[in-house]
Amino acid sequence: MSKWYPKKGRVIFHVDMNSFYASVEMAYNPELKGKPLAIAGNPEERRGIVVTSSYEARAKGVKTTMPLWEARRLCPDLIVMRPNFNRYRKASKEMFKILSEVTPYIQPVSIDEGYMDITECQQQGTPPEIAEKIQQRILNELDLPCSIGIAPNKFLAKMASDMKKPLGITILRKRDLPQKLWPLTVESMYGVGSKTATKLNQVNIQTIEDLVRADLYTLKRLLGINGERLQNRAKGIDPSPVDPDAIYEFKSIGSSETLPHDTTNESEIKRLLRQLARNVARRVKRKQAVGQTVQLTIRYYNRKTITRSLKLSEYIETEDDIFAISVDLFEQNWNGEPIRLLGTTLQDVMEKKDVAQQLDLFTYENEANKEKLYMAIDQLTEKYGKNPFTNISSSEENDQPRTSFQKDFLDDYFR
DNA sequence: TCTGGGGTCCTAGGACCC
DNA sequence: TCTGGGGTCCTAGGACCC
Repeated sequence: MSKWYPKKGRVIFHVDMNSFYASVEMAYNPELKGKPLAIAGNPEERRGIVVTSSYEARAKGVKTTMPLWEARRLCPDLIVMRPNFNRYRKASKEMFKILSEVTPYIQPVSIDEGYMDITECQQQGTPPEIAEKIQQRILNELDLPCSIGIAPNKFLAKMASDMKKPLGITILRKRDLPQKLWPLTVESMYGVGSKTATKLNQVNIQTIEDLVRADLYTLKRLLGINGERLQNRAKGIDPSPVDPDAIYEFKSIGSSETLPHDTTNESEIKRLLRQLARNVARRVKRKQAVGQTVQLTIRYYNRKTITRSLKLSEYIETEDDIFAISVDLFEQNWNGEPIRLLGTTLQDVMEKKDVAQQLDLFTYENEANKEKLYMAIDQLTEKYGKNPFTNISSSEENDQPRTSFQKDFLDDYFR
């Protein structure tokens, strides 16, 4: 009986900037081009790690998240720079502006990558032509290389953009999967990390093709609901839409910092907690937001990490409130051992305007429920010839109203 | 001589309620 | 007389991503 709709294929792009931070630095200072360059958190600190590196550095074995001392050992002439986030944010903005001239259906997923749904853009050319134009504009106008994946959904587009770097354009159609996708290892799949890969390998699933052919119940036992989702993706199924609003629906705002040296010094700890609360409050304010839960993270000298959180009855936003609660959480949960890192996160975050709306909705729902209850009482009264509530409430002193709403109602009713 | 900082989503247990 | 089944909320931890 239901109407049959023809299945409409989508065309999704995944645009992925190549070694973004390093490329921005090279665009800014062309003398760096062709040299092994690494962007690292804190080059002077022993705890600095490589955030991004140029292809010249990667050729020597330098990898993201590698400790800096190790990268320098592999590549003695490595040029190391601290990140210039403002520079990267500006470049990112300009990159997304170019994308937005093709379609408004863009979902940024991080500073250097995003999805586009160009299904409705056919009058601008074929998908490869559109991709080529985007890639050339980003290269000519911003001096930055990117790779673009073209596919019928987000997962395949993401996998496609990974297949050719730098400056690649890769089309991944359903019929290409056995040749192009299935021979890859499960670990190279987006959504499969080292833990999941180990689990899969233990039941003899090595390639994406093995995952496609695996027994669904085995996968569900092994990985829960994620097992089914991963198998669907491996088969090329991913219905998730390109969601331009996703970036506005942030849920938490946090700040964390690894100390220069492990410490048990309480004044040093309090000073850091104050700084973290200040960072969080500043970003909360910039987003015109409030939050309801404060989470404290403590990482000890041995990397053992605990989180402790407290959900409040009211929304908070100020540095002082965030600080006070994080200090409470700290004092109640610190075991006295040396601390490596502290983090403070505000969760259940929403924009102030939405808090007001939520309250409106709440009162509205109460009113709607009240209407329903009135109707139910009318029906019961008709059926039994009397109002059943009157009996219950007047004959049994200890009878507690069952919900807060009924309490409201009864209060009203007996006023 | 080890492994930063920003996030999201999922799971699982306990408290509590009906 | 010793005990069901469902639901929600809160909390903690883990996996993953860039």
